[in-house]
Amino acid sequence: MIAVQDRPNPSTPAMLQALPSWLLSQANVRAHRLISDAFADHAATGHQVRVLAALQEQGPSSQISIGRAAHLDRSDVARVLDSLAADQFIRRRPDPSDGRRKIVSITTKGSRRLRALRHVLDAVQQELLAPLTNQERTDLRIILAKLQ
Amino acid sequence: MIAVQDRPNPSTPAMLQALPSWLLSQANVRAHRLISDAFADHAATGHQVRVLAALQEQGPSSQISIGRAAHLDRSDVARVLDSLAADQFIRRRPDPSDGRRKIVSITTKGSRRLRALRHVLDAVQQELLAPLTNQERTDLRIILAKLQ
DNA sequence: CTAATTTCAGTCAAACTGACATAC
DNA sequence: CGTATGTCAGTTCGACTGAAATTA
Repeated sequence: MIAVQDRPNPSTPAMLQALPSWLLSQANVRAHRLISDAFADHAATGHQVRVLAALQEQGPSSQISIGRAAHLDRSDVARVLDSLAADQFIRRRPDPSDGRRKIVSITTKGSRRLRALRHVLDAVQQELLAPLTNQERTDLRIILAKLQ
Repeated sequence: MIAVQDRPNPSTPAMLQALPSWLLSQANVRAHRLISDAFADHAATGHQVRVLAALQEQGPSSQISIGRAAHLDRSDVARVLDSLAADQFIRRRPDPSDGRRKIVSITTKGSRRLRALRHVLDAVQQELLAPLTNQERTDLRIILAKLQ
C-alpha cells in the first residue's frame, strides 16, 4: 500500500519546467558537470582558464583589466592569480608608471597550459551539444549571446 | 603613456565567447542575479521554491522523492526542509508504514508562499527574456530542454 | 546480511561584500 | 581631499561527498 506520493518516477514539477531560468540553470548544471569532470585530471578551474584567456588575448594587463575581461571580481582575480603564480603560469610585476597597479603577464608555461585546457574545453562542447542539430547550435549561440 | 593593455574596454576574450558553455554560464549568471535580487526581499532561495513546487505538485512525499523531483541531493533536501519547517511552510511526519521515511507535506501557508514566489519568478522571466523575440523564446525552450 | 532513508558535518567552485593599505 | 588598485577575510548559494544511525 502506498500512502504517499512516492511512486516510481517523480518528475520535475511542471512549474519549474515552464521557467526559462530553470531550463537555463539545469543546462548549465550539466555543462558545469562535464567541465569539472574533465578539469579534475588537470587540477584546473574555470576561473583559471578565464584569467589565462584574458591575458593571452590582451597581453600584459592590470588586475582590474583582467577582472573586466574575465568577468571576475577583483578579489577573485587576486586569488586566482596567486594560484596561477604558484605554478608559474603567470608573472606579476609592479607597474613602474602607476604604483597602485601590477602588470600581469602570461608565461610560456601559462600559454601551454591554456592551450591544453582549451582542447579539453573543445571536447566538452562536443559532448554538451551532442543532442542538438547544427541549426540548433547556431540558434543557441545567437540567443544566448543576446541574453548577456 | 600606456605601457600595458589597459585601455577602456577590455572585451571578453574571443576564446571564451566561442564556447557555448561560456555563453550558457553567463546567461545563467544573469538569470541568477535577477532571481536572487528579486528573492532578497522575500528571504527566499531557489532551493526552497524547488522543494515547495515538488510538494505542491506531487503531494505528501518522502524526502528522497522530493530530491528526485527538485534535482537536489538528499542532504540538501534535509537542510532546506529544516528552514521551511521553521516558517511552517512544510510539515514532517514519520511514515507509519516505513520507519525510515518521513512524509513531508506542504502547509496552507507554504502554498501561499509558493504562489507569491511564483509571481516573483514570472516577473523575472519577462525581464530575462526581454531581449528576445517570441520565436527566439520558443527556440530557447526547445533547445535548452534538449540539453537536460 | 545488504539496501534504503534521513541526518550531519563537511568540501568545492563561483559570485559577491566590506574593509584596509597604498598610491594616484 | 576623493578615487582607483590590490589584498584579505568572510558570506552566500548551489552541487556534492562521506559517514553515522535507523529501519526494511
